[in-house]
Amino acid sequence: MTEKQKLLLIDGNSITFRGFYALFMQTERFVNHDGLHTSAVFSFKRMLDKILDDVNPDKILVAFDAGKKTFRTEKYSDYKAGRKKTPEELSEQFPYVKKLLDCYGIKHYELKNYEADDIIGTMSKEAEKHGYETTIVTGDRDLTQLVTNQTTVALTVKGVTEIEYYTPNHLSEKLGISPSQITDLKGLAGDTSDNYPGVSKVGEKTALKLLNQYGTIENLYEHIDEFKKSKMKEHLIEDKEIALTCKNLATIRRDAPLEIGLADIDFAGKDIEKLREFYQSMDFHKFLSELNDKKSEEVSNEEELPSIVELTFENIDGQRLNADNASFYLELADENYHTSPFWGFALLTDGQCYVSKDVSLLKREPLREFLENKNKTLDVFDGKKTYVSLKRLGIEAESIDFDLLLVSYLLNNTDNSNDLGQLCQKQGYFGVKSDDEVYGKGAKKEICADETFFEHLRSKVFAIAFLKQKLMQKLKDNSQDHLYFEIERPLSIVLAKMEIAGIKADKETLETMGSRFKEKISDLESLIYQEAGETFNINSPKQLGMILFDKLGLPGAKKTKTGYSTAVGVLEKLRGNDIVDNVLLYRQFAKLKSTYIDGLIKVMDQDEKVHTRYTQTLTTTGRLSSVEPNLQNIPVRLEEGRKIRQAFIPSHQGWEIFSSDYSQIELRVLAHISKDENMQKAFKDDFDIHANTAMKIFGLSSPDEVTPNMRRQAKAVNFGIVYGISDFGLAQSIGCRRDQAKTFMETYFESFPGVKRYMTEIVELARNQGYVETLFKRRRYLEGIRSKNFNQRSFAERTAMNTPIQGSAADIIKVAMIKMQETLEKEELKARMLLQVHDELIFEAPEEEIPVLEKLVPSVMDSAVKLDVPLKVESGHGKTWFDTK
DNA sequence: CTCATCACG
DNA sequence: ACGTACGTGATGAGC
Repeated sequence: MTEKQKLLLIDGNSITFRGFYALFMQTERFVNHDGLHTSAVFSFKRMLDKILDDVNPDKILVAFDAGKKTFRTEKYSDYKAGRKKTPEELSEQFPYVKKLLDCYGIKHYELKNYEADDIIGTMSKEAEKHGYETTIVTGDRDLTQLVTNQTTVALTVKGVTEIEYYTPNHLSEKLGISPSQITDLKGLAGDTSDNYPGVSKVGEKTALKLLNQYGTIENLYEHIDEFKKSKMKEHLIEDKEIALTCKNLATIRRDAPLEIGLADIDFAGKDIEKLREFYQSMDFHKFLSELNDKKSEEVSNEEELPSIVELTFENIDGQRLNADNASFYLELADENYHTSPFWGFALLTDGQCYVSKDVSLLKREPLREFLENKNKTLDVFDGKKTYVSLKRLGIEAESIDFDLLLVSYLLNNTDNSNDLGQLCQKQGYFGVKSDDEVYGKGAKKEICADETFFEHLRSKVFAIAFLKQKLMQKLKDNSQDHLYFEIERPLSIVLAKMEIAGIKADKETLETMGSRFKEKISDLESLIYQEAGETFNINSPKQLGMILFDKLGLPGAKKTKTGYSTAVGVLEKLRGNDIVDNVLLYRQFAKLKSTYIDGLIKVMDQDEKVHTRYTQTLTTTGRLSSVEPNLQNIPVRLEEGRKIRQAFIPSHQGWEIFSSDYSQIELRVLAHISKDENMQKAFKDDFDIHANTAMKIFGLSSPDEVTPNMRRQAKAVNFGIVYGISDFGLAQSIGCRRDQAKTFMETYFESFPGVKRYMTEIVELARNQGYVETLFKRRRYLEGIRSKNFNQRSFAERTAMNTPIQGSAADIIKVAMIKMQETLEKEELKARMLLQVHDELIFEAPEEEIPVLEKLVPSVMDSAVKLDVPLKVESGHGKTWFDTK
C-alpha cells in the first residue's frame, strides 16, 4: 500500500503580505546592496521552510493574484476599494518571491481575472477527486471554507511561522459553524478588508447566532417573517441583496479555467547553486551559511563567530583576560535562579569565547577578578539573574554595562520575550536558537551534548555583543538613556538584593491556620453536599453550575464559553440562599488554604524564608511583578485572609516589620500630568480626595454633607478615571444604571476640566505617534490605536489614558527604591528592604532603628520625584506584616 | 495547555 | 451597535 500523496497549496499574495507586515518595523533593515527591500522575501523563505518541514509534500503550487481586475470587481465595483495602496517597499518584492520559488523548484501560477483563492479552490477540488491529502497555507480566513477531512487550512496567526491548522472539527470548535457556512458568515457580517459591507449593524457575533439557528442566508430569508419586529429584522430585509451579493463574492470558485493540473506541479527540490546566487543577491548571509553548513562541515562560520576555548581545572591558570569588557552568560537548568542547578557559562572577550560546564571555575583567577573588578564591565542578558546566581557562588558582579533583556524591554515592552533567542529574532538577529529547541520543553528539558551546548552558549554571548551598539543607540534615540542608566539598571541590583534577603514566614503559624481552614472547609463541604442532596466537586465551576442552576433551579444563570458562570459577582446576587452562602465561604477558605498556606510552605527554604523573583521586564506599564511566590497579592481586604500576614515575620529576634506606602499615588500623578487646578488644589490642601470628588459630582458645598455611600461612589469614579473610563464599567462597579454613571462622568469632567483635556490630548497624541510615555520616558506602543475595530481601538484608547498614570507611579517608586537602598547602605543601617507591592515598601529592622526609619523612609519616598502636588507617605510597624497597619 | 476563578495594587 | 474598566500570578479542572 502506498501512502497518500500530499499536496501543498500556498496563497502567495497573502503570505507575502503577511511576511512584509510581520517585519514592518524592520523594513529599512532589510535592504540589500542594490537598495531593494527584502523583508517579505525573507519571511516567505522562513515560512516555506517551516511548512515544508511540517507537511513534506509531493506536489506544491503557489498561487498569486493576477492583478487588480477580477470577475469580482466587475460584479461589485467597490470590492477591495477601501484598501490602501500596496507600499512600493512591498510590491517591488513580488518578483523576488517568485524567483525564490524558482530556486526552490516550486511552481507558481496566476490567472487573469481570478484571485489566488480561486486557483487554490479549483486545485484543491481536483486534488480531492484524486484522493490527495491537501494543506492550504494562507493568512486569509476566507479559505477555511475549503476545509474537509482531506483538506486542511494552515492559517498564519502571528507573523508567518506561527500556524493554526483548521480542520472541520477545529472550525466548528472555534466558530461553531461548518466550512460551507463561512460564506454565509461573510455575507451577513461583511469583510472590512475586502470592503464588502454585509448587513448593517450585524457583526460576527450576531451573524454566528443567526447561522446557528438558520444554517444559511437563504434559509434565514425563508423564515424572515417569523422574526419579531426589531431593528435587526428591518436591516436584514433592507440589506437582503447586499447579503446575497457578499456571500457570492466570498464564495471561492472551484471551476477556474486553469491551464495547469496536478501533473504539472511536482516538487522538484531546491537548486542549491541557484539558491546560493539568489541569497547572495539578497544579502541573506545567514541563509547562505546554512547552505554551506549543509553542504560541507568545513565551511563554518569561523570568520563571523569567535572560536570556543573550553576552560578546565587544568588550563585555567594559563589564561589571560586583558580587555575591560566582556559578554557573559550563565546557563541554568530551570527558571528559579535562587535554587536552580548550574549548567555552564560563556565569556566572550577579545575575540575568544571561553566556555565551561564547571561553574566553580568562575571562582578561580583570572575569571573571578574579571567579574568582580569594578573597572571591568559585563554585558549580559538579565543582569538580576546573573547577579543573584553569581552571588550564590560567592561572586559579586555589580558592574554591568549592557543588559540585553532590560534594554530591549525598555525599547518595546509589548510581548517582550524572556527567551534570548526569540528576543534576538525580534531585534533582527537570527543567530540564536530558542532554548526550547536546543534543550527541549517542559519535563523533557535536558542539557545537550557538549559541542551543541557550547555552540549555543557562544551564540548567546555573541548575540549580546552583536546587538549592544545598535540597541544602546536606539535607547539614545528614544531619550531613554536616563531611564536605563539611572533607574532600571541600578534597580535590577536593588531587586536582586531584596530577593536574596527574602522574607521569613513562620511555618508553625501557617500550619496552625491551615488546619483551622481545613476543618472549616470540610464542615462547609458536608453542609453543601447536604443542601445539594449529593456529593460533587465544589471546585469545579462546571459541576457547581449544574447543581445550582439546573438541579436547584436558582435564578440569574449567566453563561460563559464553557457553561454557567459561578463567579462571585453572579453568586453575590443570590446571597441569603444557604448553599450559595456556603459555597462563597468555601471558596474563600479553599483559596486561602491552597494558594497562601500550602503555596507558601511549598516555596520556603531551610530558614523558612521565601525568596520571590521580581520580573522586571514583563508588564506593559513598567510595574514589577512577583513570582514563586507572588508576594504582591497576599490577602488584605478581608479580615480572615489578612491574618495570613501574621505569618510574615522578621528574620531576627528583636526586629520588626516596617512598611510605608504612597497614599493615592496614581491620582496624584494624574493631578500632576493633567495640570488640573481643582485636583491639584485638593491635594495641596490635603483634602480627602474621594470626599472632594463626591462634593463635586453630587454638587455639595461642604464635606460634612458627603455620606459614606456618596464617598464610595466617588471613589469608584476616581478609579474609573485612572483606568480610562467607560460608563458601562463605572455602572458595573458601583451598581447603578448606565445613564446615571454617564451623568457622574459628565459632572466629573465639568468639575475637573484639566483631566478631561488630558484624556482627549493623550488619545490624540497616541494616535499621532503610535505610543505613549511616562514621566521618565518609559514607552508603550499601542497597536490598536488606529484600528477600525471598535473594541481594539477603545482598548488602546483606555490604555493610552491609563499607562502614563500607572507607569509614572511605577517609575516614582522605582526611583524611591534606589535612593532607599543607597541610603540604607550609606547610613550603615541594619534595616533591609524586603518587598515592593506597587505603592508600598516593606522592610525589616532592629527595634532600635524603627524611629530612624519612621523619619527616613517617608522622606526618601516623598522626595523621590518632584511633582506639582505633594506625595504623601504613610507608615506603620509591628511584630508581623499584619501589625504594620 | 487553556479556562475560570480569585488574590493583590 | 460594537462590549467594556487598568495591571498582575496561582490554583484546580478538564481537555
